Amino acid sequence: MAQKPSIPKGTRDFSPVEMVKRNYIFDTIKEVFQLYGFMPIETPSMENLSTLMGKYGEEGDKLLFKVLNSGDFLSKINEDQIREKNSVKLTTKISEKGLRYDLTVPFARYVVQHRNEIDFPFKRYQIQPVWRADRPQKGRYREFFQCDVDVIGSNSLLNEVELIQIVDQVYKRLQLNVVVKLNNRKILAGIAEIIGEAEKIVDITVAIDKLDKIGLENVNKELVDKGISQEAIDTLQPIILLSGSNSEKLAKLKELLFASEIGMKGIEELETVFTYLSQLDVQIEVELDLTLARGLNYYTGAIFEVKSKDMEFGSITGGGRYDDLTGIFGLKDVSGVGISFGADRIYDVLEQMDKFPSNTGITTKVLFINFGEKEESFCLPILAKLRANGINAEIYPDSSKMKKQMTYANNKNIPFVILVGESEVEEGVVSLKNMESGDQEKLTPDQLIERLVSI
RNA sequence: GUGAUUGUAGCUCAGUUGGUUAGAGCGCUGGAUUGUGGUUCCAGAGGUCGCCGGUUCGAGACCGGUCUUUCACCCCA
Repeated sequence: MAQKPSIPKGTRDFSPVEMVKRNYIFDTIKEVFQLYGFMPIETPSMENLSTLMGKYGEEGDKLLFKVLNSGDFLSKINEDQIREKNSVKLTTKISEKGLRYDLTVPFARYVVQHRNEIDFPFKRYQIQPVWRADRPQKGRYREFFQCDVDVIGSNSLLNEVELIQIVDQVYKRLQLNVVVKLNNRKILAGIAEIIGEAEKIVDITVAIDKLDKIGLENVNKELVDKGISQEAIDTLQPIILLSGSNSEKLAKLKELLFASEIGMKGIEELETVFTYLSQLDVQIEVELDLTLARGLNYYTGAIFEVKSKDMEFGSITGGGRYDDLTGIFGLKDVSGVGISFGADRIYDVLEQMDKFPSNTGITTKVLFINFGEKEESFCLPILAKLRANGINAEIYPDSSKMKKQMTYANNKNIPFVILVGESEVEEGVVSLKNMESGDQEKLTPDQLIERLVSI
C-alpha cells in the first residue's frame, strides 16, 4: 500500500464517467455564456507573485501556492537570512511565481496588458482550474475549476442584470433550485458610516455575514471582540434584522441610511437592478440579503451569491462589481463586474440530487466483436464507414474470448454489438445484437448503417 | 493556521480484554458453456493491516511521530 502512487492532498483524478458528467456542466455553462455574447480566453496556471500578492487580503496571501525558482535558488541567500527563519521574507527571495488563486485577478492583469487590442466593453468567459492551499473539506479542494464570466469597461447596471439572467438560465438548464442573494458593498459602507465605524467595515461585514450560521448573539459578541462600540452595535441591530420583501427592505433602508451618501447610492443601484429584473420578467428568486458580505475586498458595488435550495452547502456561484481592480495594474477608471460558477460544487449538488441526465454515460454506440484476422479484415471497412457516418463505433482490438468481449461491451454500456464470424463473412452480412433486449438480426453493411443512423 | 477524525484485498467494510495461518460481500481470473454478455453454480488469485519508531515473550489492536481521509473553526467556489 505504501508503495502505491498517490496524488497531493486536496487534488483529484477524474474517471471517464466523472468527466462525462463534468463536461455536461461545462458545456451547459459555456452555451449560456455564449448566448449572452461572451468569448473565451485562457491565462497561464502561473502568474508572477507580484500580480497575485495583496489582492485577496492577508488570508489570501497565505493560501497562495508559490512556485520555487528554478536553478540554484539558494545561491543569492546568505546565512543570516536563513538563520532568521522569517518564511515570508525568505519566500520573496526564493519564489517569484505562484499558481492562480482565482480567475478574476489574472483577467484584470490580462485586460491591462492587452488594453490596446481589446474593444470595450470586453465580455469574456474563462473556465480553468485554480489552486488554494487551504485545508480540504466538504466541497473544498486545493485544485478546483471556476467558470467565470466578466464584463469589463462598462458601468451599466444592465451588466449586473444580465449576469443574473445567466445564473437563471444555467440553473434552469441544470434543473437545480437556487436562490440568488444580492447585496451592495456601498450599502455596507453606508451602514458602517451611519453607525460611526466606517474604518471597521471589513470586520463588521465579516461578522454579520455569519448571522444565519451563528446567530445574532454571537455576531454581536464578535463585533465587541473586534472593538466596535456598544452604541454602534445597538444602532446596527435594526439594520441587520430587516425583514420583509425586497422593496420593503429597501424602503426601510432608505430611512435608516438617508444621511449616508454612499449608502443611498447603493440603494439606488439595487433599485435599478430590481426594476430591470421585473421588466425582463426574470423568474429566478432574487433576494436582497444585507448579511451577504463576501470576503474579497476588491468588490465595490453589487455582490452576488447563489445557493442551492435543495441542499445545505456553501455558495455554488458568487461574484460582484469591482471598480478598480485594473487600477492596481496601472489602468484607471475601468469598472468590471463578474460572477464565478463553482463547477465542483455544482457537480456535488447534481450528484446528490441525482440530476445528471442518464444518457451521458453512453459513448460508444456499437462494438465489433473480434473473431480473428479474416473476420477483422471484413469488419474494418464497415467500421470505417460507420464512423464516416458519425456513429461512435469501436472494434475489440484482440480476438479474446467472446465472454470477455461481451463483458467489455456490457461494462461500457454499449447498446449494440456486431458479430461477424465465418458464416457472416461468407454471406457478406453482419449480425447486429441489441444488448438490452438480446435480439439479433442479420443485415447487409448498407442496412446496418441505415439502421444505426436512425437510432 | 487551530481542534477533532480516518487508514485492513481493486472497492465497501468485519476483526472480541494484545495470543498460532487476518475474514466477508462485491469485483477480478478460470471452469460449467470451443459463436453470445447481464442470472446461477464451482474453483482460484489477490494483504509487510498507511509509513517510521517504541512498549511487549508476542502488536492489525497499545504509545509517539509522520503522511492521508473526513469534519468543524478561520476563510472561501
